[in-house]
Amino acid sequence: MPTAERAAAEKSDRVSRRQVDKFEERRRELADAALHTLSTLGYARTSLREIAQNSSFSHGVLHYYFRDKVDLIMYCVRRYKAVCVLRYDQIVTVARTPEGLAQGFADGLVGTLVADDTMHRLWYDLRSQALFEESFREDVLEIDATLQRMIWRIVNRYSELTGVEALTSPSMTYAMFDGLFQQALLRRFACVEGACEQLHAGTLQLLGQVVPTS
Amino acid sequence: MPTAERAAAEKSDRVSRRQVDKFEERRRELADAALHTLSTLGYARTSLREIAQNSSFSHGVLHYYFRDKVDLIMYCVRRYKAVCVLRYDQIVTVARTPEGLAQGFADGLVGTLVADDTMHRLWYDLRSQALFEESFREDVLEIDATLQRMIWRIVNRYSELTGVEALTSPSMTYAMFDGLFQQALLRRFACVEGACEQLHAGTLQLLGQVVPTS
DNA sequence: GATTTTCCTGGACGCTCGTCCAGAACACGG
DNA sequence: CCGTGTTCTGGACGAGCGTCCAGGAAAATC
Repeated sequence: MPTAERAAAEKSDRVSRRQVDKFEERRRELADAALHTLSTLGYARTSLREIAQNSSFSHGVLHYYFRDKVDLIMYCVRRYKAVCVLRYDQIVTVARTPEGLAQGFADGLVGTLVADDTMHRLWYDLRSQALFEESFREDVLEIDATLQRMIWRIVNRYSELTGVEALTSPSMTYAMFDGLFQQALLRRFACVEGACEQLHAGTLQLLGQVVPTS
Repeated sequence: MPTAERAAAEKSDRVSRRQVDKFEERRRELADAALHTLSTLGYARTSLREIAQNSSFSHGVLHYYFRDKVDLIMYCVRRYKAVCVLRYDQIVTVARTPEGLAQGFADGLVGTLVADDTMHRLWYDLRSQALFEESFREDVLEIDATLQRMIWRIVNRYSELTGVEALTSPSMTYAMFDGLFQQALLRRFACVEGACEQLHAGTLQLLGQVVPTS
């Protein structure tokens, strides 16, 4: 009894629960290997054999844990989201001054631009795929909404700390920051000088524009 | 003597010039068919056979006019740019008032969002590919620079008409508008209601934010 | 320790891909 | 209308793809 059906088959029994846990753990392990391959090759050039080769398993096992390629990729996308969410949350909580929050935010964006560059390009790749593949859309929209909420939490906190109301809606604010970040990522991979500095300065400027402190 | 080498082989002779013209014309014809297929299927799912099937030729002819697949795609990307450039130029020239320009700009963006949606998603797909494929980067960056110049021309004209200086740099301005547009495109394909209205309002708001008339 | 269940391997299948090429179809100056 | 160079066809090739599956290895159960 392979794939996801079996995960739902039995529930409360303790034995099968242990199995389900192991099953899920393997799925995560394989998905992480897949994410690694996807982030280095891109969606268009990633094959199941390549994914398996970058893991400690053979290519056959993928169909034991995932129904098909789409099932695997979807699981990867959802897992990518889980990684995303954890990233910015501490920025907003530690800052006690608006300047500290703004700097922390800008530093955080530049930090993840450098540290997670391949993951970010995978995200933009998958988001583009969602424009073509209907099956990706729901998850992509959900991740986008999550990112939007994260951005808004920061802007909102900045608004609180300064006592000035934000001028733009959450969705518009996210769109602008996302555009900024995407350009920075493109410049980073194109080895254009000053990509990080531009992102840092742009973030501060945009924040000051959305929440006009002057 | 096929492919591009032959185009450079002979020059001033009138007969061979006519041949070169015909050669280039065919390349454009095939590239347009390829662009059509690419914009409906996306980069990852487009094959040379599929491209040929959506044209009036057989799949073999593609290697008569293009060295290989990369050569074809590159030619398509460059051709896509030529289509892009022609689009916005009339907006800036006809407007005589800042309000007219802003409205024309917002209308223009919404118009192309609706009319050229598949082309735009192809653009974002190819730009994402450039994050992985080094060979795409140069052309993608050039197209991005062209788009940036177009946005800036409009903002600059708006600045002239209002007598107010723009607050942000050309690259940052472009990044923000691009982010806005991309979100609108995503929502459009996801059939989210109000995508056009949001883009329209967002454009006006962002323009008024970059060039603060109040 | 035997038996049953779970987990994993690696080869096979049918398909599509990019590429190549022999030769048919065509254009056209002589 | 022939001959020559250009343009185009469609089949062949090898490689790689996603998928499937028989069967071996490992683990769990009794």
